[in-house]
Amino acid sequence: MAERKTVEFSEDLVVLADMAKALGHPGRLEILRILAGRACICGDIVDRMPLSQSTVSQHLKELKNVGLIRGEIEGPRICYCLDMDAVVNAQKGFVRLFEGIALCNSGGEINEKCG
Amino acid sequence: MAERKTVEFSEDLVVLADMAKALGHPGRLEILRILAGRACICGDIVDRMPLSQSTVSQHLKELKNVGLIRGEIEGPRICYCLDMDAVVNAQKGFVRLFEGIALCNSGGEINEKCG
DNA sequence: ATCGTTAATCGCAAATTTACGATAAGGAAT
DNA sequence: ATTCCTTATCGTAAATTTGCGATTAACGAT
Repeated sequence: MAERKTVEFSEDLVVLADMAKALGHPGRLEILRILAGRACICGDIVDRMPLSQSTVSQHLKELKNVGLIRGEIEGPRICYCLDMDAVVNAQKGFVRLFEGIALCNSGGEINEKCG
Repeated sequence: MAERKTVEFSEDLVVLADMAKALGHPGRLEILRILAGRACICGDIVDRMPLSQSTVSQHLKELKNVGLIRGEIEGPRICYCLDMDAVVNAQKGFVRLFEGIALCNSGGEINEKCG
């Protein structure tokens, strides 16, 4: 057990949930914030984070896995940067999510029943 | 180890990360989608989900913990509904996150360096 | 060829998450 | 009082996540 039953849910939900999960750690949000300022050498990111090199490397990997960042080899080091296409796409996903919620609730019906 | 080092990060990031984590499961997104349609008896939610009653109950608890939903006792059953204030607040958090990222990148500086 | 630097990966430990069935707790109805 | 229905909680199991130190791999420089 404990295996995620992702199969049972629509692909849209699974994709958005994966993205949300990637954002679900303050360290990873901090990395995105750092990279929003400018593209960065891995070591610079580590220096600014209260986590060890190996742990930061893992977080970078997860952000890479959902496509939010890319790493490019630059001599002996790696330059990380945001993938703005992916960021905008993720943004759209969340906008749609919240818009969908807000739309269905515009009638104020819920507050009557449960508020 | 493995304890989350939330203390080391700014409160804003921790709060947003907690919210993202709550959204980081397709089942919980599905619950929000269901409740966006209308307030719902717990049993009705369970009926629409490919998960057991106890598992759904746990997911409801997590959504309650971050404040996105509320449950109100209604005789022998519980009526769940979105807390629209919390939803809007969460939405604002994500909007700020993505706006912050987009703003810093408006110069196109990143694409030159890493893209 | 060797050395130093950089970052990914390995190995491990602990905590958390996911999931389920079983049980408990609460109210409604008989 | 007993029974039924509903939902939360408990107990358990497995997977995943988080974190670190140590090692490895890859590159530049000497």
